[in-house]
Amino acid sequence: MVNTSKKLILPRKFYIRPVIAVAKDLLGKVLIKTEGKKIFAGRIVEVEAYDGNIDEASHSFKGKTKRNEVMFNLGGHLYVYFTYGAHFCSNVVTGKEGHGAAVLIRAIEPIAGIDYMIINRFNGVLKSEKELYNLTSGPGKLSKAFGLDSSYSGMDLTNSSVYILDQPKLNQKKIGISKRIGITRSVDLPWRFFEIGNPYLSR
DNA sequence: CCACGGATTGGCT
DNA sequence: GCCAATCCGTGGA
Repeated sequence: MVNTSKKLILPRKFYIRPVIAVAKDLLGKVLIKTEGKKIFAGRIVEVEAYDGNIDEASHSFKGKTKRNEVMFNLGGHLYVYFTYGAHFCSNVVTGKEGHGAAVLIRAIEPIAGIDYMIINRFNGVLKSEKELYNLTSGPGKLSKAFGLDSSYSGMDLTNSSVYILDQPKLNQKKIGISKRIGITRSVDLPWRFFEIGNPYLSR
């Protein structure tokens, strides 16, 4: 069972830092969502950083619009957006209010609520054990598994039913770094971070 | 008003 | 490995 003691919830100051530092430090932390009696939990194992001030791939690069306004909130808020006509992607806003930076959560290792995740993703039926590794191994997949959609965008991760638990810092040798996936601008920035060898990575 | 394209996924060749 | 699906915010006419 997951320890959900309040004192383990990451505090505001964790998020009010440069987006690259927050992205790396989120690896190994545990994302939690409660929904009535249901609890969803998983270790964050893959992330990407986006910073509208210098990064043309960021939604916030061209300034605030109705779609991306949550990305300009104070660090520690959840930014969920809809894309490709079908998928939601979940991000953690970082920095001071008005900055426009966030960390995209790209993959999670399920810890608790796996049966609920299977319901959300596959209507309750796992075709094979291998499908466990397909539950949360992508930004759209984990958002679906956790039941995160645009109604959650703007929530405060320090004071709501969605939050992140502190965990010991990952050994830096276990952190892999690469270019980001699926973008067409600022493609060479090495802003994707992941836990080397984890079987739940998106690729 | 309308055309464009996306921080993806899954099914088919 | 390739490509269609599918919505809606955004920007130009």
